[in-house]
Amino acid sequence: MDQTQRLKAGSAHKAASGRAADALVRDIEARIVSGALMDGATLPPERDLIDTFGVSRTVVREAVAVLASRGLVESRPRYRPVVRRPGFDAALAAASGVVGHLLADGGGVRSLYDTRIFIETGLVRHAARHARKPDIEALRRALDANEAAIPDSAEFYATDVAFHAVLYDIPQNPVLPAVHRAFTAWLAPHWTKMPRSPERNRVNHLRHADIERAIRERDADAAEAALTAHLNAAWEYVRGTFEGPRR
Amino acid sequence: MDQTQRLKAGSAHKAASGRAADALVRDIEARIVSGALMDGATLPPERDLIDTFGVSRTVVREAVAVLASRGLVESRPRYRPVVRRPGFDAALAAASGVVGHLLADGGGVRSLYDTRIFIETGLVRHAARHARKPDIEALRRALDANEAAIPDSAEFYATDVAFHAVLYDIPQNPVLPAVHRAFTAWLAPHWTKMPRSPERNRVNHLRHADIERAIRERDADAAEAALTAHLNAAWEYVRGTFEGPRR
DNA sequence: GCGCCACCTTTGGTCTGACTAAACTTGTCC
DNA sequence: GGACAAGTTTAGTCAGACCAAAGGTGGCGC
Repeated sequence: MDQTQRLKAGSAHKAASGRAADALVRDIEARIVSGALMDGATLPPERDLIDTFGVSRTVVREAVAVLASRGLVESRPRYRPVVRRPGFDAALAAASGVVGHLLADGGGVRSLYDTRIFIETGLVRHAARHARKPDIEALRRALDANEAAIPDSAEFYATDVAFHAVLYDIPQNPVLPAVHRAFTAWLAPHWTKMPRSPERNRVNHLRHADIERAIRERDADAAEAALTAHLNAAWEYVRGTFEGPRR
Repeated sequence: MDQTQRLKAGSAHKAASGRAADALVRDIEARIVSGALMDGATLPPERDLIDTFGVSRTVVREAVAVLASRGLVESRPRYRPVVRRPGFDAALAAASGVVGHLLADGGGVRSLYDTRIFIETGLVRHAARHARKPDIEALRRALDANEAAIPDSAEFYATDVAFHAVLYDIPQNPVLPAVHRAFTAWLAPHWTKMPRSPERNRVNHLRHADIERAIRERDADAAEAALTAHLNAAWEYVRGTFEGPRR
């Protein structure tokens, strides 16, 4: 029994948390996941939400702000918020604000980079044992694209990412590609600051080729060794992007 | 001393995104990570923030709501928000709202569970090769506690989680324990709905013992085999927690 | 003197109404 | 038919108000 009930059209709000905005968030959340608000559609105008849910504009705006910070809607400053159906990407995007701070010091970067090595180690082992023919072909294509891009460092970076992305796709688990995108997004600032050159690119391409060959030959240990050698070598370059100005 | 100087800070905010609340979020965020607002401290009252930052209450409330949804502050309905220094846990907590929806269907659970298997596979391999003596002792202690708890299913669950937690600790990467906590939090609803019995517990303990032995004997392949057998068997029980009412 | 309860103050949650500026829509003119 | 101008929405923000719950304070009874 609540004191001042929201007697309006609002359905099952108030009870849960005592905070109307939270209830609204849950309500809109539900409409998004249920498909009532479809991906890509714009949210109704704030004034409409006001009388749809029977709450004040304050509450509506608070709710929308929270939804935006959770990645369920995308809200550019003066435009209508756009609904984004949540995926594992949205989940990781929600985390990225905090991660940004953790990356402020080298320790955070190292932890994240180690995590990436850890995961990709598992990925190449998995690939060596379970990759099917189309996977290996995709890997081959990515490798060729990588080779072709050696002279162009910007292009090389893109094909580099794409090559690793193939590894994340092989297990056919939607969480993993999302993790990869999160990694690249988080580490990109360091990656782009890294010195690059066709020679470096050539070395990296050769490492990729080692990985591809080991996977093709179904040699999990060799694949793991090639991968760790590749990423550990790359770390030396990543480290330079924040240790220089710091030490 | 800066009632009138507020203009300067105001313009600094405005420049970034056009939205005052976003700027406020960044500002408070910075104060938290810099330590100006210490972990566990309460946020100043909203009215104080109003004239500290020279914005209206609307903006302040919106900012606090966003901070709360990001896990930087903890805000219970009628209490003062409490500052929480962000860690990798906070990052994953921020994601959990979205993850909740992804777990609504079995596919999401399966994806997450597969991810867990994938990671723990890597963990036991890592442990078999790199665990130091104290790690192995910790694993042993966790295993003993697990055995002692066989008669008590609730206690067994706790020791089960603790056993796996040791695996996540061994690489000494702060990201991994956070991931483990996230996994257990997300999968707990299913886990607790699972039928449990001393017989089941005994089987699980034996699997844990297999894992521990393989790690102690530095046999990565055996450790991986024991782990996958353990988790795949457990999956059959997890599946029952949502396939029953669904099919 | 000590603990408990009523009272007052503070503060979070919400609402109303208003204003501005940017986006969207419409209509007009060349 | 397309570019430009005026009108209409609407997000962003502010100010002021009210309520109810949390927290502190003093007096009362024991």
